[in-house]
Amino acid sequence: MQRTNLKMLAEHLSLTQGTVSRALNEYPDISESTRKRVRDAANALGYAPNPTARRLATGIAEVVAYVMPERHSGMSESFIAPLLQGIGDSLSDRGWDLLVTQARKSEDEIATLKRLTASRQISGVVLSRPRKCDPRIDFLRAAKFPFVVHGRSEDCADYAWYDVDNKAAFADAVGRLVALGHRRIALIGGPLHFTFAQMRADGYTEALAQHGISFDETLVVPAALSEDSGEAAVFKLLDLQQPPTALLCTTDTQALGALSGLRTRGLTPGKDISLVGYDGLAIGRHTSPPLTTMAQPQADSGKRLGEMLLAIIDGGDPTDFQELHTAEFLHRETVGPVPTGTLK
Amino acid sequence: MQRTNLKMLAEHLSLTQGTVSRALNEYPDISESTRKRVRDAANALGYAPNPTARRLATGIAEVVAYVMPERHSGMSESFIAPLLQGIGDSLSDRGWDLLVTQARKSEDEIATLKRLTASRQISGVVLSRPRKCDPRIDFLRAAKFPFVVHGRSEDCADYAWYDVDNKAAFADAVGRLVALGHRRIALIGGPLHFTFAQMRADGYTEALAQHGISFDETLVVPAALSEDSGEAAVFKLLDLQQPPTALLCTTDTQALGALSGLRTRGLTPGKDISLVGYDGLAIGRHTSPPLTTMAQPQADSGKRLGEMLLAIIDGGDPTDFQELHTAEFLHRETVGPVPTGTLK
DNA sequence: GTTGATTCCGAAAGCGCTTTCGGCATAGCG
DNA sequence: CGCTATGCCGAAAGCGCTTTCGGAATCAAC
Repeated sequence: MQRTNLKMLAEHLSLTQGTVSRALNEYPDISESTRKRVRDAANALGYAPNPTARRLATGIAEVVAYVMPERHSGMSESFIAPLLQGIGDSLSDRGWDLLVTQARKSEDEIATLKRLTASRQISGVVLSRPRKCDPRIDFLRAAKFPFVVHGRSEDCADYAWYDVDNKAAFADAVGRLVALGHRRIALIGGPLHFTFAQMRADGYTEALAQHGISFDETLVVPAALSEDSGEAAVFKLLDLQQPPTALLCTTDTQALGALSGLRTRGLTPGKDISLVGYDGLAIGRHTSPPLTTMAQPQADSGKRLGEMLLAIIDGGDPTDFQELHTAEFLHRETVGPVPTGTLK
Repeated sequence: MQRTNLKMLAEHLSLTQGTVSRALNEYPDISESTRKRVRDAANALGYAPNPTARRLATGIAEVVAYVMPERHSGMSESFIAPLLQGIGDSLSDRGWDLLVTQARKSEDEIATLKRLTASRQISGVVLSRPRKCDPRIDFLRAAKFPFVVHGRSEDCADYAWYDVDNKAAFADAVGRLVALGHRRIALIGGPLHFTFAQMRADGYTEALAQHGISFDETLVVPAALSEDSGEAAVFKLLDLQQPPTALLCTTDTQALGALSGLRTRGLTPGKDISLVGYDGLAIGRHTSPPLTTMAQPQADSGKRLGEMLLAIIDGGDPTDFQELHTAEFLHRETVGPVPTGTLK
C-alpha cells in the first residue's frame, strides 16, 4: 500500500513526471485538456505531492516559525494559545505549517534562529515579546529574512510589526484617573527591556506632565510580571508617607497580585483606592471587585501577523505592514473618584 | 556567500560525498582518522546538513506535531505554553523540531492529521484534551503512527499516555470534605465527552458511595469550562431547597466563576460554604479567599510527553509508556468545616 | 607467493519533486 | 508549398543527502 507519487501518477497517465508536475502547477505550456485530465487522475488516485521533495526542489519551506518568549517571564503566557491559533489559521489557508521554537538560554536563541533560517527549513519568522534592543530582530534584519514582530523594538522603522499603542493606552488611563480627581497616581512597572513595559511607562510619564502633575519617582515601582511582585509593589506603595490614590499596573497579572495586596491591607479598590490593569484577561471579570483594565484585540493579532508575514514572503515591503492598534479601556469596578478626606 | 554543503565539503577534503556523509554519521567502515579529519573540516567550514535533503533521503522527518485542542474549550488554555516548552525541550536535545497544528472544525482534524502523517512530514504526534471516544486516536492507532496522548480516552490500553489520576483526585477531595463533616457535596461538572471531566465525575460519585452518602442528582450540575458557567452553576445550586455545603469544580476556571457567584450571594467561601477547584492555576493564590485546589505536575508533563514519543519513534513499545501521576491537594482557604446550624 | 579475510573508500543509484531546454507537431502566413 | 511561429510535451539535470555495493588496497596466514 504505497502512497502514490508523481512517478506512479505519470505512468498511469502515460505522461512524463515533468509534464504532470507542470500540469498540476498550472503551467501555461500545458494544454487545458491534459491539465484537467491530470487533475482528475490526481484526485482519483489520491495523489498529494511530497512536501519534503518539493521543498528540496524549490527551496521554499512553506513553514513559518514562531519564537516563544522566554519562559518565566510571568504567567501571562495565556496570550500564546490564541496567538498560535490565529497564525495557524492564516497559514492553513495556504496549506503552510507552523513551527514553534523555544531556546533555553537567550544565547541559544540566535543559534536556533540561525539554524532554521540557514537551513531553509522555514520561510519566515514571527517574533513576540520584543525587547527594546532585540538581537533576534537585528539578526533577521541583517539576514534579510522575512519576519514580523508582535510588538516593537526601539528602532522599528524598517520591519513589519503589529502592536498596540501602549503609550496612548496608559496616557488615556492616566487621563481618566485625573478626571476623577486623582493626582497621586502610582505606576507598577515592568522590566524595562521589554518595549511594552517601557512604552507604558512613557505613556504614564508623559500624561502626568500633560496634566501638570509633577513626576514623583517614589510612585514608580519596578516589578516583575508576576502576581507576587504586583503584591509586593502595592505594599511598598502603601507604606509611603503619602501613598497614592490610584495604581496603574503594567499587566493584569500584576494587578491581580495588587488586588490581593490591597485586600490584605483592608482597602477596597474602587472606593479607597483605584486600580487599573492591562491585558483584559478574562479572569478580571470575576475578581472582587471586577478589575478595570485595558484590552487589546487579541484574537485578531495572530491572524494578522500570519497574513502580514505571508505578504512579505511574497515580496511585499515590510514597511507597508506596520499596524498600531488601540487598546480599549474596560470600565469595571476598581476605579472610582478620589476618596474624600485624602489630601491631594 | 553560499552555505557549505556536502559536495563542497567533500571536494575540500578530496573525498566523495558518500564517504563524508558516512564519516559524519559515524559509520564503522570509515577509519577513525578520516572521521576526525572530516569532523574537523566540517566544523571549520561551518557545515550543517540540510534537513530537508536528509529527510527526503532517509524518510525520517525529525519533526513532531502537537495538535492544539479545539478553541473555545474554555480559557484554561494556559497549560499550552508550558506544555509546548516542555515538548520543545525534550525534542531540542536531539535537534528535532515541533510543529503545531490546529483544525478549525473537528472534521478537518483528521484530514490535517492524515496530510501530515501520510506526507511523512512528521515522525510523531502529541495529542491533548482527548475525548472519551477520540477519532484522532483511532486514526493514529489504525495508521500505526507513533503518538502519545496528554490524557486518556476510554480505551487506553494500547497506546502511550501521560495522565493525572483524575478519579483519585476527586475521590480524595470528597474524602477531605467528608472528614470536615460535609454530606451535601455538589459537583460542577464539565463536558462529559472529555475524559478528564468524566473521570473527575466518576471519582466524585464513587467516593460518595464509599462514604455512604447517597447520590443526589440535583447536586450535579453540568457546565462548560468557562467562568461564566461556573457562576451560573453556583446560582442554580444555591437556589436548591437544600443547597450544598461544599462545591467541587471540574476546573479552576469554573471555580473562579463560582467564587464570584458566591460573593454575589453574600457567602464567604471557607466559612459559609466550601469550594474546591482543580488545576492549580497560579491565580488561585490571589483570589479572595485563596482558592483551595488540586494541582497537577504541569512543568514536567511536556518534557515527559516528548521523551516518551521519541522513545516510541525509536521503536519502543507504547504500552511501556503509560504514566499516571497524582494530583496534589493544595490547602488554601476556600475549604472549611460545615457551618453549624446547617442541617446535614 | 597465492589465497582469503579485512579495512577503507569510491561510484552510483535513489528519495520525489521542479524547471529549463529542446524538439516535434500543428498552425499561420505569404 | 515552404517557412517561421506557436503550442505541447519529453528528456534530463538538478536540489543535498543517504546507503548499498563493489573494488582496491592492506594484512595475515599457509
